[in-house]
Amino acid sequence: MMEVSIKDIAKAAGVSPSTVSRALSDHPRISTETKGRIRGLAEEMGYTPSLLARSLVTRDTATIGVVITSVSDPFLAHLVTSIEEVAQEQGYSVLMSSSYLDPDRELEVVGAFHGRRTRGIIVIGSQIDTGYLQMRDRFPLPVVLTNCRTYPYSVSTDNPAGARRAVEHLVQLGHRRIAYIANRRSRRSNSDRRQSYQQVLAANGIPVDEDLIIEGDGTLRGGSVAAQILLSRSQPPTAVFCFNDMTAIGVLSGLQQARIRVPEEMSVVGFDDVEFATHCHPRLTTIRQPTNLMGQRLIHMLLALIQGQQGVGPEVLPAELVIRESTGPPPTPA
Amino acid sequence: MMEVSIKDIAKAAGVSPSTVSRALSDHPRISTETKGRIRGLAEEMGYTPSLLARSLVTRDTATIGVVITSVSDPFLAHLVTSIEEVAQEQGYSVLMSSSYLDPDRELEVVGAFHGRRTRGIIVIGSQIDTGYLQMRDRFPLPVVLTNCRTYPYSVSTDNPAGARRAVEHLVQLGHRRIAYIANRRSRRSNSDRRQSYQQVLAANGIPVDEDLIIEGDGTLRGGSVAAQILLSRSQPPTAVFCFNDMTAIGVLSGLQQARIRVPEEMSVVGFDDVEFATHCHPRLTTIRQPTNLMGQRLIHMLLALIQGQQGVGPEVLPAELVIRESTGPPPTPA
DNA sequence: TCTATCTGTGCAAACGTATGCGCAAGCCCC
DNA sequence: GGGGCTTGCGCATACGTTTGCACAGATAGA
Repeated sequence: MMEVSIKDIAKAAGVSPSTVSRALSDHPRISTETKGRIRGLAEEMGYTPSLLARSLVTRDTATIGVVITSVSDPFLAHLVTSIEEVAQEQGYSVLMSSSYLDPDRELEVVGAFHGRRTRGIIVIGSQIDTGYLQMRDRFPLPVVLTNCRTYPYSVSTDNPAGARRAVEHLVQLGHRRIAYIANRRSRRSNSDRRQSYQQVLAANGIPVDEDLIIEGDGTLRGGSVAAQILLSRSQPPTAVFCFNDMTAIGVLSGLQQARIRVPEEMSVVGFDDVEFATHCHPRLTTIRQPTNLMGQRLIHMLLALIQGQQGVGPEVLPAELVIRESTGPPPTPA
Repeated sequence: MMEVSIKDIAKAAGVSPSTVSRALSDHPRISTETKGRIRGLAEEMGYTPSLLARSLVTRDTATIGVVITSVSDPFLAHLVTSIEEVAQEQGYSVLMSSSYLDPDRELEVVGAFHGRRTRGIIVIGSQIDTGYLQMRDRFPLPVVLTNCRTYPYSVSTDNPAGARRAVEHLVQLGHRRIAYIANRRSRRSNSDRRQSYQQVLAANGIPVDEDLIIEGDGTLRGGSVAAQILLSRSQPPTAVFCFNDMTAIGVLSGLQQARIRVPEEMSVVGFDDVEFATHCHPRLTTIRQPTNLMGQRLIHMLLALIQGQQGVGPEVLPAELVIRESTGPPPTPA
């Protein structure tokens, strides 16, 4: 079970360790004959170079870290997938770890990445946010965030515009009692979306009813209970705008159990456009985030920072309304 | 942007590097005064120990690797969550990477983990399977698999029993034309489930109709198109057993689009019991895998192997039928 | 007072790799 | 045949830690 090192190969080949090192990295000053012999030996002996040792001396791990809140939201899962793809293309490995929306755990993970000397870090759904600015000396490596406009290295979806479109869509359909199910665990995105929600209502002369704003948690279950709460209101809404698709699908299931028909009796719109949105019933009207693009921009921004490029700044990606079957005109009062 | 090392602290404190190292690791032979001073300095200078260097000398990275096929299946996402939890408890970090069901990519990832000198590896949904036995010299570290009975270190759900229960449930409801939507990408689990499917049919005197076995891919979309194919058969089934919940939910959506009512016209049963199964419409009858338990057994098995414990062998976990709303008696022929 | 133990620290080697430099042998060209 | 260039390789050092051992001073026991 002992790992075979470059020295073992050197001994077996009757050459010095440096020759082995150079042979394996295709150094021009090693004869093709020696290279062949050493490579054969390496293969045969089952040699796998220690990235630990290598990184130590080259001072480059060729690795980036990705902190994800929880892998159980398909939107986030999709996001890391697209990050991984580009990173690999560019010769970087990706370390991935979950923060479970816990700021302490987030710091732990970032610290662990730093300890492993990743070249940079992407934090998805950070609970620390601009806090990273204060910790520049503690974490002397580039950190890129999602959806944090006040942080210099961030790529966001245009949450205000997206949310605006969602609520305007409902207003145009004729709804006037529109609920919002928030996500208390997501700070930035949530407040952006919520603010747009209130602005659109105001712009259309609709008073904001605090009874129609529910603090959810971005999960299926959370959406389901939020739906029940809304239905128990003395004056239930006719439409609900949800923080994300998970919440919206939860709402759909809550309404289903209460035998409320969608969209005839209640309209529902989500946010993200995850794959489930087209496979639930009814198919979900939602705001599409350009997930792939977002992943690409994130990793490219990080790589630019790693390479010390100047002029790197925040980016905002467009959000698009996708109308499916979960929205329609409000019921005509009987 | 230069990382501060133990030597920098030593210089600042006027002591030797070894003293700093010992002070930080709370060595008993360092005076409390010195310890305090050095720790203060370390904090102040923003010191983060290099795990690279540390692991190199201690010959222990305290890290395990998890290879996941794709993070976009909620069942798998849940699984890694429970693995991470135990691993952290036991003082191990987790490196996570995706294989995307590509055997070459899987080998790459495992190789990368080995290069990073993880102490062991868990492969979820391996495409290599028993191939790891042949590669013992190439990867001289413990590898634990899911759902591979022919591999000595594996924890599986009782797929045969689970699938049997699913199909028996349908038979008992009166179905005789029962389809199976397979997963060509999952080898072991799939063949187990498929075999049980055929056995139960045979045991009940129902001929196996190859027209009713569809090669799916374990995704929502795959399930949806499989449903369409089944509906286009000259004699469509009255019930369908799906490889997993994702497929089943895809089927639900495919049927929905074709205006086939579930369970009145068609029964559907899944496998896994992911959270979505209780939030789709109708709520999904499925076979529950003890996901948390599975994660725990996986990581415990790996840790046992790492510690060189003897007598570690394969484990099989129970699978349970959960009856919800997507199954019912077949339609009475009009 | 002399030895024996304890306390606090430093020296040096090691982990596995990469690489600048030096050196010897061979080659080419004039 | 001599100077320079090329080829092929080894020596030594470095990366940032940990740790066995040595050592000096203090303390204790007789």
